[in-house]
Amino acid sequence: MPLLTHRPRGTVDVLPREMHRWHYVEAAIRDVCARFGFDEIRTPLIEHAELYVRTTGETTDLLEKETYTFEDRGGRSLTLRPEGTPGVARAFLENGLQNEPMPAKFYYLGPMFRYERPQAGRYRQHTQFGVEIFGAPGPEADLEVMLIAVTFFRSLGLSSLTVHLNSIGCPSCRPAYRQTLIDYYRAHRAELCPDCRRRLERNPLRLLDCKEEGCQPLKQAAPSSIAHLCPDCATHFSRLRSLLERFGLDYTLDPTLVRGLDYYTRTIFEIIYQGLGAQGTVCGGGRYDGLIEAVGGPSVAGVGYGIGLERVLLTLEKENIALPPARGTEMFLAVAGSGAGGGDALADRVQDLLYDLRRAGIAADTDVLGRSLRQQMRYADRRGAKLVVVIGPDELASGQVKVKKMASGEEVSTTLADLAAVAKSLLATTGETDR
RNA sequence: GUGAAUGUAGCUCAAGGGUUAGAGCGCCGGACUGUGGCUCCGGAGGCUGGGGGUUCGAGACCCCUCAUUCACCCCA
Repeated sequence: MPLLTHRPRGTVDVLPREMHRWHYVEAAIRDVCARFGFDEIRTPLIEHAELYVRTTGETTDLLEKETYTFEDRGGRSLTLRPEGTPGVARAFLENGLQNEPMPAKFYYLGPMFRYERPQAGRYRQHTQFGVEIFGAPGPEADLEVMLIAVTFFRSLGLSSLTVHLNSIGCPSCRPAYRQTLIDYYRAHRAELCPDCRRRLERNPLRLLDCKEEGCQPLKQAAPSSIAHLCPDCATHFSRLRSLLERFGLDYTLDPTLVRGLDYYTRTIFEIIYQGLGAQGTVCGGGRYDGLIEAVGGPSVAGVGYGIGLERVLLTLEKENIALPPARGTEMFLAVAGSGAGGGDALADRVQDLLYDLRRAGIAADTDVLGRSLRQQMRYADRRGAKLVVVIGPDELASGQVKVKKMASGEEVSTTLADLAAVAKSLLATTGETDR
């Protein structure tokens, strides 16, 4: 449909009236990251397609069918970033950040692009908040990453989230486990769903999160990766678990939890909200100790997560969590008698006053359409103005004005000279929830 | 990529195959140019998602297409 007036599939317009929700969540992110010692990093929305092939993995669904990849005018194959981690890893190496004090702790915030069928909580352009720690191989880093996510959710008032945890081992123990899994499933090949039969050779770990009814009994009895960890991985995992318990961080051990990206090692986790329907994963992450090497760098450990902000906003809605309202108009200057005796002198004076208020730090506005006082009051009300002051020939002459508190209708007398100061003190005492 | 449901005004929805497609809310204006919320009155706003077909006649029925929503797959 060649409609000029339609946005591309799977994208959203964030309208002015809902923007304060985004700003609030973004402020919460910056605050929690500062407290945990993470610095923001901004990487391009486009990267060389090869970067994702080398990191995310060529045989993952994400790369096989979900990326926006195109050739630019110079013949380069570029990909619109489908996730944040590879770009951060690339920037880390390219800028020599491994020479700065370790560990390196970053966060990022911005749009990701995946060509998928949109549905509840799933978009072709969505916004992710992610963190990465490079150069910290111990389980304390895993803890820190999980803790910052949970702290972020709690700061928004979200508590009904469940943390799912698993460990999928490392290059020294995973191949053997993988083979054990293949052997197990091969013996039951006939009972598997067609999807699983296809995935068996290619990516056997994926069979563990099959949702097909018939595969459930097999899945329950399947050998778990946790039982096949090498000593190092097992120690890492048990230490992490005791740390989590020490912090009272509830989690569910989920041996069927696997991730769709190739670079994960050892710890993987998801944070899930039940009320979102099928797309309930609000945060997904884990450890990726081989990632930096995959990009061509030295061996540097990594751990992090991505949080889908659209899903977080959706969760806040479902949980009926009220966010502070937008700042809005704080003081509206209504012009009286402009048609009659006012003239340019009045208009000029109103403009002066308006700019004075704005310079004083007050969100002030006035009427520029020459409307009746009644219309101006109505407009101020609709715009949510907290205070209104009427300025006309009388006020100019006497220097006396009345500031009206819109929520209560109460009026406070003052002088034109003190207007900004009085407005400020009134705003300070006017509760946010008055309206 | 697969399956299902739904597309009518900015939003939520009416209109049993039959005049000029309506209502509520919202928007703009008037009653009301020195005070908002209430009330009354008026106005703007529609290629009924798009294309084809059936019919004397289609918003409605059929086909295609596009979009939205939900689910699968996968993920945040």
